[in-house]
Amino acid sequence: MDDRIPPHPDVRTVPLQRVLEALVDPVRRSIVTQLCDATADLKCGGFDIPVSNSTATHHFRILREAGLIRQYYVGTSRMNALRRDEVDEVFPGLLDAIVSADRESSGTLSRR
Amino acid sequence: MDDRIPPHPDVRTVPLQRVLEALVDPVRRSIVTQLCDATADLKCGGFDIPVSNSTATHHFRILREAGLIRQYYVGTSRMNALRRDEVDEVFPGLLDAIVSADRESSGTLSRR
DNA sequence: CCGTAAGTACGACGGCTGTCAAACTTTGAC
DNA sequence: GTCAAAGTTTGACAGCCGTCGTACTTACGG
Repeated sequence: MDDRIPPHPDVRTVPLQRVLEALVDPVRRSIVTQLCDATADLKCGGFDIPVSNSTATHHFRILREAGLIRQYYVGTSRMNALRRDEVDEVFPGLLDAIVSADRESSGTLSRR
Repeated sequence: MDDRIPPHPDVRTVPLQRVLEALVDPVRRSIVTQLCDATADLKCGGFDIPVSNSTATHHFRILREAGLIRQYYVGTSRMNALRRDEVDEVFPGLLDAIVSADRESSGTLSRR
């Protein structure tokens, strides 16, 4: 009964500030990059990130509220999809520039 | 005698992380945008930013250490130049994407 | 030589943010 | 019906970061 699919913002209403705050964290940037490189949507547990489960949940929420990812349930798994087209339309070139630069520089995720 | 011109990093050695941390702050992003729109280099006092003098100094330092600006003295004024070409070479499309998005969204600098 | 203009350096302080562990919820499988 | 799998929620806590005022430095101008 309970559609516990959290609300997704319209990307056009998301301030640049929020998008950058989302992408400045190495873990979140890694999530976006992995989504970008994946051929299909990924469940939360399917990412290679060096943080606890609850911290991961936090990061996914930030990304969702920044309009960068779309989340939906499949059984007990929460799937994550990159909202590439929508983001590209509102912030042209941004995702590409950051993800491209991220691929080169982050062999391993530098833990602060 | 004292060349109190602080050291500038080679942009190729600057991690993406540092660049994004520099650009995530609204004040610093505004500085970069103003430099981008200006026809000549600007002295520190020549920017329209809503912070105190000492805070401004701090922001300029962050930008310099991120390889985004070059600073040099002219008399008692410290001039600031955007290192556009160098940054573009290492992080293609990044400056353009962020500055473009910033121009649209930040009529006034939203103070947190 | 003295004053003023332009910034810098130095603490100090408050708030935000990333992190975790522990308890809870919900779904699917047997 | 019961159990395990997958995440979420809720505090709590530490560290960083932006901010400011004050004191200091340096250089130009009269």
